[in-house]
Amino acid sequence: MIFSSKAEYGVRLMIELGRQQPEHPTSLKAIADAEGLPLAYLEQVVARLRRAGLVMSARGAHGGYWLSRPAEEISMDEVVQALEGAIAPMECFVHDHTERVLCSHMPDAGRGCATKLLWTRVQGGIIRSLQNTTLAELVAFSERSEIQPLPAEAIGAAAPAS
Amino acid sequence: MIFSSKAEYGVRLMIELGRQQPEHPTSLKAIADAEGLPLAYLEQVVARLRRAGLVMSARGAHGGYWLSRPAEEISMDEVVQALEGAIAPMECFVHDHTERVLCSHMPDAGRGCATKLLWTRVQGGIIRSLQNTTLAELVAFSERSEIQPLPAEAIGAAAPAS
DNA sequence: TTCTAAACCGACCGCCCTGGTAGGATTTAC
DNA sequence: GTAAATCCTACCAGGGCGGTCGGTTTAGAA
Repeated sequence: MIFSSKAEYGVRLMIELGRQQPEHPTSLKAIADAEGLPLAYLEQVVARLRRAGLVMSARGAHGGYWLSRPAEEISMDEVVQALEGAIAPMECFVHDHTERVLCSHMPDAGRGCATKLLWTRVQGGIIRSLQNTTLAELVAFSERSEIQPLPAEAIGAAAPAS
Repeated sequence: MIFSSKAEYGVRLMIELGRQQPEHPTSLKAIADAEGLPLAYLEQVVARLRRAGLVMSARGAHGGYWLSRPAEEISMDEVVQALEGAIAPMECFVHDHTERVLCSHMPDAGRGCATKLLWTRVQGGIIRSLQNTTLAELVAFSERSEIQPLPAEAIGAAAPAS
């Protein structure tokens, strides 16, 4: 349970928007119905995406949301970051934005913090796998897998563990 | 805040044990004092490491804990997994252990779940960065950085993002 | 043989965050 | 002017997390 459901819902929302032709706004209600998600909660989720400039919106009747850029140019790094805030494997990463790798738990000691070395690597692993995936890829995957149950080798690109 | 503090405390505990010569048991109290961590809570943390077979223990006076294997042979993958449970970027990963990539949120639909493709890649990124780090590395890092404030290039090995 | 230091065990508990709801205000097409 | 939609803020219940407490058992030492 590393990421919250905001990330799950938000990514699904982005995929759904990626499947529509742009400039034709899609209402939240349509997405909520299609994905079986609570509308009122989706409002909060999409607000983060809007504030991050990933989607645009039109108010009033027949209003809705659409991607502000083509899906090929949207890396999932941006999406997840907008939804979850900074990608941090450990609490001390959220503050302490110096590039010096010091453990925030003992800031006075001047000792390098060995755990932070580990978490920095993990953070790198997460961010890289997110950066290497575009929204367009996920959209294509969702459309492909509607026809056939599953390609199953399509997971690659980041070489699954073990 | 992806990992809980159990991971932080447990990793620090393992590093501390790695700095001692083996077969000489170290008491939890010594570690708690050295790291400034609550002893009673550390007990719960170390219990997980013991159940996972990563540390061994001796009861009674002058008892304590030690690594069950040399630090070079302990990958941080095992350590974090013992402390945190399965490494799962999303809730649906915890159950649903089939190798088929189906979205557990709509198990009947038979559609491949595009979000799961993303989370699988993220999971791979995390696990790989953990597997590529040994406890011995962290021990060496912690001993080196006791002398000098920081090497700062030593973070590499998993090529930090951007 | 009693004292003491340690590992072990299980129950408990407050706080905060997550996921979600409620109710409204505002905008716009028809 | 009415309906459909975005937008905004406050609120709330539940659960997990970090932590405490009290006690039992084991084993070395005086």
